[in-house]
Amino acid sequence: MAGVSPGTVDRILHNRGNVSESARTAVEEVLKKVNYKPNIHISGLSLKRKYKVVITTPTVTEGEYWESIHSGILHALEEYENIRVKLLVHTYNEFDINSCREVYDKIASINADGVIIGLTFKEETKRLTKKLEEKEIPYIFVDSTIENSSPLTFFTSDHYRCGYLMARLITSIIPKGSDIVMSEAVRIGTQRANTSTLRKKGFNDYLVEHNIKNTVLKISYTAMEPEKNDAWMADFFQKQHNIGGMVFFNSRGGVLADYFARNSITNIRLIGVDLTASNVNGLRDGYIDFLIGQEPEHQGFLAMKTLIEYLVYKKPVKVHNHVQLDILTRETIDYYSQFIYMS
Amino acid sequence: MAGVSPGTVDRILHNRGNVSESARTAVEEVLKKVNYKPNIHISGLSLKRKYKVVITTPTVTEGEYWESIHSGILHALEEYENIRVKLLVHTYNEFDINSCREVYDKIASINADGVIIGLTFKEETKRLTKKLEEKEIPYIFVDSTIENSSPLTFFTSDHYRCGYLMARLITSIIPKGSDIVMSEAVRIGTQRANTSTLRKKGFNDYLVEHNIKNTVLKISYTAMEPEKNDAWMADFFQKQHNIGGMVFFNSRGGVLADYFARNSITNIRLIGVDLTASNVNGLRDGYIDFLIGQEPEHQGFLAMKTLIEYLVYKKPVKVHNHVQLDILTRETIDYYSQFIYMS
DNA sequence: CTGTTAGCGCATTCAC
DNA sequence: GTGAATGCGCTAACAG
Repeated sequence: MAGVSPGTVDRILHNRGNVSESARTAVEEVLKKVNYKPNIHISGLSLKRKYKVVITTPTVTEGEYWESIHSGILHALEEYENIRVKLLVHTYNEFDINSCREVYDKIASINADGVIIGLTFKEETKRLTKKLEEKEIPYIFVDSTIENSSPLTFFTSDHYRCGYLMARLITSIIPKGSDIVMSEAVRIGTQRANTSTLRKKGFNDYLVEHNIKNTVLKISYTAMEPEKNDAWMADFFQKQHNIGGMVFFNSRGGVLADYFARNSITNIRLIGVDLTASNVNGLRDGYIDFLIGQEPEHQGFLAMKTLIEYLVYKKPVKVHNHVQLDILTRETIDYYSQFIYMS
Repeated sequence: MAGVSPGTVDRILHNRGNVSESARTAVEEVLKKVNYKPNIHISGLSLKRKYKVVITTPTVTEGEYWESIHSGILHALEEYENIRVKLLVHTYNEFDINSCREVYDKIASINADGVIIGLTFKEETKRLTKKLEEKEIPYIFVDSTIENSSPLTFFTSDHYRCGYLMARLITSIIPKGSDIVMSEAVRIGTQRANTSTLRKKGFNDYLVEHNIKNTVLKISYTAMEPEKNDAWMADFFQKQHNIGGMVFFNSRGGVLADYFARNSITNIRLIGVDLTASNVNGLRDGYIDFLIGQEPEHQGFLAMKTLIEYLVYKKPVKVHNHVQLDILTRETIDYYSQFIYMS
C-alpha cells in the first residue's frame, strides 16, 4: 500500500534504521490508516534468536506459595510457545543465607538475557542486582520489591494495603471490645523481604486512623520448631480469654486453624494470607474466616510475559505494578481459580 | 518422521478419512512420541472458513454489567484474530418483552454458526432456544441459565451461593440483633431470569441454617420510576430505626449508597452485587461495605472462546461452568482488574 | 537505503 | 490413498 517492500516495513516496525524519511512517513501513514497490529504469535514463528531466562526463588514446595509463581511462569512460556526461551531454575533454601549466596553467585556468572527474582534475603539480593546492573541484565521482582533498586519492573501485591484490609476485616467481625492477636513468624535474619513488616504497618495504621482501641496482643510463631507449637499455643490460650480474632501476616495461618480444629475452638475469628493447602483447608472447614490471596500465579505469569515482550519486542514496560488482593471465604473458594491470566 | 507427507498427517489430525490404517498408526505413534500439540494461533492462519456468531443481551449501557460481557467477547475475538468470525450484535430492551420477541425472531431467521445469549425473559428465551435446537445451532448462556434447556455450555456465577455469601457477610458485620433489609427490584414480568430469586433463596437458607433470628425487612425498589425513590426511602428510614445492614440482590445498590451520601447516613452496612459505576463509587466512598463481583468480562470471554474452539477445533465442551464470586472492598477495588482472561 | 527470498507451522487444493 | 505445492503474516539474510 505504501509502495515499498515488506523488508522496509519490517525495518520501520522494529526501528532497525536504514530507512529514508520519505519511506518511513509513507509507511507510518498506512500503518495508522489500517490500524495495524502485529500478530505476536506469528511473529514468533520467524524469530530466530534464543533467550536464556533465569528464575530464582526459595525452594518450591508442593501446594505452597512459590509453586504458584513458578506455575504462572510456565504458563506464560506456553503462551509464547514459538519463542525460544530456555528457562534456568535456581532455587535456594530460604532459611539458609549461604545457600542463597551460592545460588546468586552462580546466577551472576550466567550470561542470562533476563532474571526473575523472588527474594527472601534483602541484602544478598542487593548484591546480586548490582552485579546484574553492571552486566546490563534486566531483572524483575515478584512477591516483593526492594526500595532503591532498579528492576525492569516488579509484580507484587500491595502488602501495606493488605495489612490495612486485614485490620478492617478482623475489626468488623469480632465482638466489640475483644482482643486481637497478631502473629508474625520472626525467623531471625531471614525476614522474607519486608512483606510482613509492611502488612503490620498497614494493620496498625488502620487501627490508629479509625481510633480502634481493642487490645492487640502479639505472638511470635516459629516455623523452625513446629513440634513446640502445640504446647506453646495451649499455654497462650489458657492465659488469654478475651481473644476475639487473630491475624496472620505470613502464610502459616493454617497451622493455627489446625490447632483450632483439634481443640474444637470455634469462637475466635481468623484471617490469613495466601492460599496454601493448609490455609485452604482451614478456610473450608470454617476455622479461617477470610484468606487474602495475592495472585502468585498471575505474578509469575506477568513477570515472564513482560520479560519476553521486553526482550523480543522492546515493548515499553510499566515499572510499578500491583496485583489484586483477593478476599476468599469458604463460600467462594470453590470457584476460585488460581489459573487466570491476563492478555 | 513417520515417512508420510504433511497432507496425510493433516488428514489424520482432523479425521478426514482417506488414510490407510498403517499410515494412521505410524503417524499416531510419532504424534505421541513428540507429544504433538497443534498451535491454535497458527492453525488459524490458514483456516479458510468464516463463522457468523450472534450475541444477544439487554441493551448495553456504559459502565454497566452488560457492557463488560460484550467487552469480554471482543477480547476473545482479539485473541483469535486469525479466525474469521463475524459478530452480529442484537440487543433488546430488557423492560419490553416485545422488543425481546422481535429481536429473537430476527435471530432465529439468521443462519448463524453459534449464538451467545444473555437472557432476561425466560419464556421468550425458551422459544428461541427451541428454534435454535431445531436448526442445530449451538447456543451458550451467559449471566444465567435455564433449567431443562440444552445449551452448548453456560458461564454464570452461582447466584444461590452469592446470596448465601451475602447473608454470611452482612450478619457478621452488623450489630447483634439489628434488623436486615433485603431489597429486590421487582420489575413486573421481567425478572432478570431468576438470578435475584436464587440469591434470595441462598440468603434465606443461610439464615435458617445458622439459626439467625434478626428481623428481615423487605423493600421493593423500582427501577422504572427513579424520581420517586428519594421520598420513598426517606419515608422508609423514618419508620425503621433498628436497621443494621442492607443487601441488594440486583446491581442497583449504588442508588442507596448515593442516598446515604446525600443524607449522611453512615451507620448502616451495605452489600451489593456487580461492579457498576455507581456501585463502585459507593464502595470507594465508604457507603457500600462489600461488593460481590461476578466476572462479567470473563463470562463473555469464556463464552466466545469456548464457542470458537468448539466450532473450529471441535474441542469438547464442559457444560456446567461457574465463574468466581469476587469480594471487593474499598481497600481492594483499586487493584481489581476486570480485564483478566483465562488461557 | 531498498527489494527479494526463504521459511517458520499449519490447512487446503489438486494431481496422481 | 497419498504427496507436492501454495499461502497465511512475519522476520532474517542477503543481494543490490
